[in-house]
Amino acid sequence: MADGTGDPGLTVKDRHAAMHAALRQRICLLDYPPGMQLSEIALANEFGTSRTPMRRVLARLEEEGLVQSVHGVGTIVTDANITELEQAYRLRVELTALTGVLDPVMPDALFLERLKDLIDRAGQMVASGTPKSFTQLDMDVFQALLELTENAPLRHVLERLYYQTKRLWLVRAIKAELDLEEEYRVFLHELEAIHIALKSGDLTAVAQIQRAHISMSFNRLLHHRN
Amino acid sequence: MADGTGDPGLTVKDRHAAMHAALRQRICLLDYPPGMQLSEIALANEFGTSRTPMRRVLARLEEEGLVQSVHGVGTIVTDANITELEQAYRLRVELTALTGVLDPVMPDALFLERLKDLIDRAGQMVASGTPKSFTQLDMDVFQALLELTENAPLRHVLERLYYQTKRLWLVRAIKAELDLEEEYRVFLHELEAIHIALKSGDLTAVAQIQRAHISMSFNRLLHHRN
DNA sequence: TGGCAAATCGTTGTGCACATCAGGCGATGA
DNA sequence: TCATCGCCTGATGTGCACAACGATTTGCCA
Repeated sequence: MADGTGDPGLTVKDRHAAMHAALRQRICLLDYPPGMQLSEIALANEFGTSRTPMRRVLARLEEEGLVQSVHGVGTIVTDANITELEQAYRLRVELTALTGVLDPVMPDALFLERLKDLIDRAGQMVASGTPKSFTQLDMDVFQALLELTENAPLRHVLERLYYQTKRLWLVRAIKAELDLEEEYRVFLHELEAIHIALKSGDLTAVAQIQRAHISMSFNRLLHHRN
Repeated sequence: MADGTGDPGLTVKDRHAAMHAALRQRICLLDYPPGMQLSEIALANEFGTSRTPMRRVLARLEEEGLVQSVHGVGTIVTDANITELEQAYRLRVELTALTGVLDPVMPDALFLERLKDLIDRAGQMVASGTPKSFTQLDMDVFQALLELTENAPLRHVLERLYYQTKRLWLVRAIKAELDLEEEYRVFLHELEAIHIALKSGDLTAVAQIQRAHISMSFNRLLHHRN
């Protein structure tokens, strides 16, 4: 109860999706750090339901590789180590490029407005940003740019890969193993480049810019492992 | 009971995976045709378990787009119409090409033996093959060729897309809307080409051959819609 | 005889009690 | 003192009874 998921005519699948999104958010923002044990009963109580629906949500998170349930032990948030996620990261790089090829959709003026707001937020981030607030902004940008393709399966897979790999950056950033100021500046520059490409209507260029930055971000993660 | 999933030290997840694979097989071989209503209780009884584990399996099948559960109505096998699956098919085409780029793995001699057996089966198929037996062979070939990449996320996504889109061909073939003999010959020719490319050690070529044939197969499906 | 409303039936969704399992803790004996 | 066995605790997995829901049927009334 008191979880914000009250029922204004919402169907059951919407409530499941809300719980899933909430838990995914907490895991990827490290509110639930790797290795933390989740309690089905506690989560069920928090969301005002019982174990049965909560177990369904946790099973989905397990399919997505964010938690792992072991009989008799518990449900543990998975570790985010770069060696196991390297394959997912490289696949994500290639799939991002495909957004400019498979069913790209030209955005409307409203979209450009939203992107402009996100760029403003990124500008403020350079001045005063925490790793967590930056990740939150990155998630919002990702969700927005995902609308540039209408290919539903592609969007589904990209979303899955994004949330699988995103924790890598945040873990490193919190441990101060990254040059945060440079990360912020590079991200701002990426958004500006995407904005320019969008105004020129070149969706392939938008996809390639994203691809390049995801690849470079991964390389920075690799090289900083001391 | 009497389902073949007896427990020789198998863990619980293995039994879930076995039930999932069995139902997926039945759906994709049209033993459970589109529109058919599945009974949770009947399936649970058949597999010697209760509704709770069966519902977990069905929920996963729903995530994969093979069934759809509606509260108060039932669990129905989804329709396999080409317009909704076109996006998935085109994504599958592109991802197949990636198997030659992301973590390709050179097969051993045993693999070539297995492939040779599959080619023999394909040869017999040309003489006396039913659409269903051909689909079964195609599944075996797919699973074998999937071993040519070690990228686990890529394999996972490809498997999902394969089983999402495979029913399209079988539906058309059963309705005799395809030139079956040509389909068999083309498939045999594809396997021979893959075999040649494998012997030369060119995994990129193997991926491109697959990509080309998947694309051509999709075009044949498109053009035959009268 | 036609139409509408209420009851009925079958299905999926939920809650709860119990089974099963893994790990830790302590008693016990060599 | 240490090793070992067994209990105990808390977790996930399972089975069952009931609630919620939608489609169909039935029966009543105009």
